Amino acid sequence: MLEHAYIQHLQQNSWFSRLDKPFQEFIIEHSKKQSVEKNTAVFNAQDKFDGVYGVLEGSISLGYIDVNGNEAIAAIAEPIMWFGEISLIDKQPRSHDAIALKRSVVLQIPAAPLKQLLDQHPYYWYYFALLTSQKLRYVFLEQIAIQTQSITQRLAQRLLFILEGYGNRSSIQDLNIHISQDQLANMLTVSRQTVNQELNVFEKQGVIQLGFKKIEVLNLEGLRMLASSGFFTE
Amino acid sequence: MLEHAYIQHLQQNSWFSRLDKPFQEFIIEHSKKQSVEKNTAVFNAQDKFDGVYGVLEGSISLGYIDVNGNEAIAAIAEPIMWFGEISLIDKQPRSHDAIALKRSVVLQIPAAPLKQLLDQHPYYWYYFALLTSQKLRYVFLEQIAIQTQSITQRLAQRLLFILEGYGNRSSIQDLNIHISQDQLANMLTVSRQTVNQELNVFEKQGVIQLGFKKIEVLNLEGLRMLASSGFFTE
DNA sequence: GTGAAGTTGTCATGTAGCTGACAAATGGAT
DNA sequence: ATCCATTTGTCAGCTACATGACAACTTCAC
Repeated sequence: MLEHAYIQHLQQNSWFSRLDKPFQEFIIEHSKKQSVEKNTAVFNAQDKFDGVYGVLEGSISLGYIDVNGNEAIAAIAEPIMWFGEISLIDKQPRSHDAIALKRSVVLQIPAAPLKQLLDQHPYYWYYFALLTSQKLRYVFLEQIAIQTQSITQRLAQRLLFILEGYGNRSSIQDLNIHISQDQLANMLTVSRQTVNQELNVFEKQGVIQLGFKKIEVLNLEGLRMLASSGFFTE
Repeated sequence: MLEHAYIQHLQQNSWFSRLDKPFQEFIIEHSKKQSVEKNTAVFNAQDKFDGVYGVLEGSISLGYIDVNGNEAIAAIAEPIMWFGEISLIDKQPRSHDAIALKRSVVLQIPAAPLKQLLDQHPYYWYYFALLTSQKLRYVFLEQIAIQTQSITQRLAQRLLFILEGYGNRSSIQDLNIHISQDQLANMLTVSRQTVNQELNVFEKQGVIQLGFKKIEVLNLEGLRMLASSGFFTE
């Protein structure tokens, strides 16, 4: 059973809050809290499905490390985002690694009771369709951005996505982004140096304030301007 | 009601073939065949949901044309692929344009009867979860490829994806790809000239045969080699 | 409090791939 | 059979971005 504080936190997640009461209660009752040390995996690519996860604290990198050690980060999951549902649906092994970037706490909805629940309430599949379609939308946006936007725009947009939890958060509560420039660069498919340069420009424009592994957004509207046009004017 | 030839064609689609009989019959009975002229839209971004579509003939570009006229192509749907299900699930407007690249025939599962069916058989939501998760897997692969693979590898991989219909076709039947180098370049986020150069290398290696708006794959294994390692050796 | 590991800021250098341009080939329209 | 629009092949020049390198700073473990 989950602590009250976490339950409150969950309610702010747009997916969770849309679930019907019994499903919400099921999750609160059956899911297991897990601590994950930094740099350890929640699961690895090719693992078989063991449950759907939600991030309660910390951040989990969803990506892939190939044979040459090249790291590709598709997204970074933070509170409160859900991941790992693809393997539930298509019954195939994990498509990517889920690795904690720092000490984190995740919520696991274990495979067995979840499957049982879905057998009893087939309508609940709708919610998983909803979860994947939400992700697909973001991915489409990103694909289009890569093809048509400047790095400046994509960086600004990505910062906004992170603040919104990729559509998982019903509102932006916290203007601090805890992420290294290196990770950010990975997500945008550009070099760390390039991201650093762009971020410094943003900072000079007063849109953000840089810290150690931290970006504080000072001017949300300014960031939105940069995302849509690539330019910032007072 | 659909012609027998098309129904046979549908059966080769891995999603359709997995549907239970009543759902298959529902689609055959209720869906409407539509002809789409070249360069006309099946739907546009921001349109409201009017149905889920399958491609019977031709090819439909799933992408987006922004205000500056920049075109971004996320994928090209060919027989027999399904698209347009995201708006069904999340009830939001279309996330992208669907535009015929040539004279095409699409199958529309109209919104109203489909919604009614889903109300009666909530379990069928599972199938739409399956459809989106299938797409998410491919998108993840592509995201990772962009970050870690050379253009040579990504091009080879993309050709393979097209042959497989992005997981929609249970087997590769046809080794001809009908697409312009320009469209291919768009999908890979590189310039037409670069794609042209790479394709010519592939041709010299005897892996493909280039034609006018056509690529014929001569050596499937060779293409797989290029996709995984970036090199081709006899 | 100290050391080690990781992160940030900023160079200088190299190059992959973009842009623009144009001729030749192709196919569809009439 | 001819014309026009589109696609392909190829080149030269440029530049945005990657790479590598290193010093300064921050954090954390011990």
